Amino acid sequence: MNAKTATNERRSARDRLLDAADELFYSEGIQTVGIDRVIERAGVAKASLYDVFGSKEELVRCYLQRRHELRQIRMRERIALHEHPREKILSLFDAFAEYAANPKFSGCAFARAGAEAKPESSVKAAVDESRAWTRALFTQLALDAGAADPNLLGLQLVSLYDGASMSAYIDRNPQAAIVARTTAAVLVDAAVAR
Amino acid sequence: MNAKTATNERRSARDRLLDAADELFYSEGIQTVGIDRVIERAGVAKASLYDVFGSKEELVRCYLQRRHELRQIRMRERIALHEHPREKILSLFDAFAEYAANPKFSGCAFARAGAEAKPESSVKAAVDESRAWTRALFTQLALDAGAADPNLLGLQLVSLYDGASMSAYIDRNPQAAIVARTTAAVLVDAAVAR
DNA sequence: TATAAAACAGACAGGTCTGTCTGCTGATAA
DNA sequence: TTATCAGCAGACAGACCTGTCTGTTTTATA
Repeated sequence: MNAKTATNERRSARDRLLDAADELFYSEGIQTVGIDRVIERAGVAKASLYDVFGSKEELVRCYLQRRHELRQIRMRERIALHEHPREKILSLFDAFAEYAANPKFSGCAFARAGAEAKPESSVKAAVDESRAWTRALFTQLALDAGAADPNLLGLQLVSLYDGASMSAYIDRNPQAAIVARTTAAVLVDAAVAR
Repeated sequence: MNAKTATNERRSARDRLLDAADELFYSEGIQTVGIDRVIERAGVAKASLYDVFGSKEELVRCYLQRRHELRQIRMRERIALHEHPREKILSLFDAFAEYAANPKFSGCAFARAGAEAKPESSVKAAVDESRAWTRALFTQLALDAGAADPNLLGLQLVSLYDGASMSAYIDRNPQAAIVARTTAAVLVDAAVAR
């Protein structure tokens, strides 16, 4: 038997720190979770954290970057399942509804981080980058769908996404995501000249 | 001349504390602003703060409560200007667009506080109360407007409001509020059987 | 004017936070 | 075998936070 199986292999301090940061920062917020709790959950020495990341801010930035990359993959996979732009758009809301139904769902990591971050910080920059990517994706899909004003429809869809995310989290109302899907269909149909 | 004119009258410690809390908590967030900065801006002794409010949490709760009351007044005044439910609804989005154009606009105070607050705190309860009131208002207007499904339209309008608020703040995009107004019109018209 | 209430300044306690530092351990590779 | 290097434990510094306490001054009212 191999000494290191896939499941019990001891992963690098970096990976364990990112996993712990993801769980704690996402579920409880960045400001409220201290370094000590992250290293405790990761099972990593404090010195290792500062060797690898140099600061808490950089750890936060990397946590957001990894979330963003996973989100990009998730979204691209979803829209690849469909042929027509309208279906692609709605599939993103379906994916979101599934995601928001998870009991661990705690809203949009980027929206929450953006509300906590200082305007000039690298964390805020990471948030901006992710939001810009999402906005561009929706706008492109709106264009593909033949919307009369793709920029408008793109903004509308992003706002729907944001609003549903907030309601699902703060109001603990997972129905908000399903409502958003319904609303998206209305807006797409209204935006496409018929 | 009166020794105390309306402008230079020294207001109570309570009022000055609430003013300072409003400016600082709203613009910078609750967690990042310490008690010392609040009392410094208010020109009030720390002992006075704890005599009046007893804790930071209670100060935060009162700050949110006052915001909520002002918002209720603002919204009621707005919708009173119009006769038809459709116009009442859209006027709320007009008011929001004006509000979001203010350079000091920093998103929805309740959404931000809700993201920072712990689930069982009195602060979270204040947030929930305000959000429930807003949701009820939109749902009632949806009913008055003759929506086929007033609960659905109410949720849709609240989500629009939330989404626009988030985008206007995080993306520094005041246009989001105007987009929300346009979207609201589409949704109302789609929801009302014709 | 006398008295009570409100507000003042600011030191202090006790806790938490980020980040640094020292010295040790165990695995890998030359 | 020996050198290298990632990672370990945990004490420590220094800043900041909430909340308490003492004693003084101002203000309002009877």
